[in-house]
Amino acid sequence: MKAHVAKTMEIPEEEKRLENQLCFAVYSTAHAFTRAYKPILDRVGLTYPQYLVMLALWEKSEQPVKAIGEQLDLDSGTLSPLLKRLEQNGLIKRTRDSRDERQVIVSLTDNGRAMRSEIDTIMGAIGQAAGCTLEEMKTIRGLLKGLRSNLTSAA
Amino acid sequence: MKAHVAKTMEIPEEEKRLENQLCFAVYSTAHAFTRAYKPILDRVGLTYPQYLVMLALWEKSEQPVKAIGEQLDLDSGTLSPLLKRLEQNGLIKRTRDSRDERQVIVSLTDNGRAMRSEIDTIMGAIGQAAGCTLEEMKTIRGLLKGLRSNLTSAA
DNA sequence: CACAATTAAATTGTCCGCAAGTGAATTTTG
DNA sequence: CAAAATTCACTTGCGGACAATTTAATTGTG
Repeated sequence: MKAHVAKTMEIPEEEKRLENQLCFAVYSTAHAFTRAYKPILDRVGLTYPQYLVMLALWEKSEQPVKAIGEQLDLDSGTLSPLLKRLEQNGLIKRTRDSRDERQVIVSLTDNGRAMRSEIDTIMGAIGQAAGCTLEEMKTIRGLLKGLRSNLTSAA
Repeated sequence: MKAHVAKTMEIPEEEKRLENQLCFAVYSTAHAFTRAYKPILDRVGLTYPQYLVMLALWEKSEQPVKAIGEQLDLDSGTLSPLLKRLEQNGLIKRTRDSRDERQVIVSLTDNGRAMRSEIDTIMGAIGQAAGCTLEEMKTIRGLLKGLRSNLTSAA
């Protein structure tokens, strides 16, 4: 007689196809976003991840690397070289915190601050491309946030 | 009097925050998936993009590079080195098509074919981690597919 | 048939993303 | 207070992504 083993729910064959993977839907949509942003961001000289960092800094113009990493869920191995590029392009400044010399404070330069005026153009264009209402966007965003938090806490 | 210019809908300030960007929700969920897959895929020696290629090959075990690229929406610049690694690991074989010498046909080796038996374990674990029903997954998948197709056709 | 245009894959160069390790500064503890 | 543990950022190394270029093969057209 069968013991009380964990029910390994049989996965229907159709659900195993690449096209039906939720992970792939997320993966390929992320790439589609990056490509959609490319021509717009090229004009202001930002890559997509750099744009995300700028969004964080436009909200709070002076933050340690760590704080930026927490918002974007990226580590310093990714951020250090990226921030160096933003600095070389004159958009940010990096200074050691005198109260805690371990920390590097990232802050906007005037150029970096000025670039915020592009935000309406950029978001407008992407909104057009995405072709969905604010309401719809909010729905998907909510579902993804739940999914993300499940995936993260599972680890 | 105002002319009939395209209505540039004012974007509410709150919608400009990093945390409220749909693109960021997709971006960070994609990373969360990769991280969730990592410990599972490590055991079978695959990276996440390599796993996606294997999914495509488990559906159709012999395909030109081009066809794989179309399914994954990746170009040869990404696939060529990735496929070389899969070949070195003994999971696939690459052979020039004799009917069209430009094409390289990718096919599964016995080892590659055998690895398909891991699919239930892998998908089961991820299903657990994602923590949502097949129904929910189907909903998000559908929404993302629509979004992706909008973003792509806008280019 | 010949030559131009197209197609497939690979390569090169740049930028992420992340694991692992380093070094310096700070905090915790015995 | 001194040694140990922790924290922060940087670096290195590897594997994607992708634009742009290269090479070879095929197709289309005059």
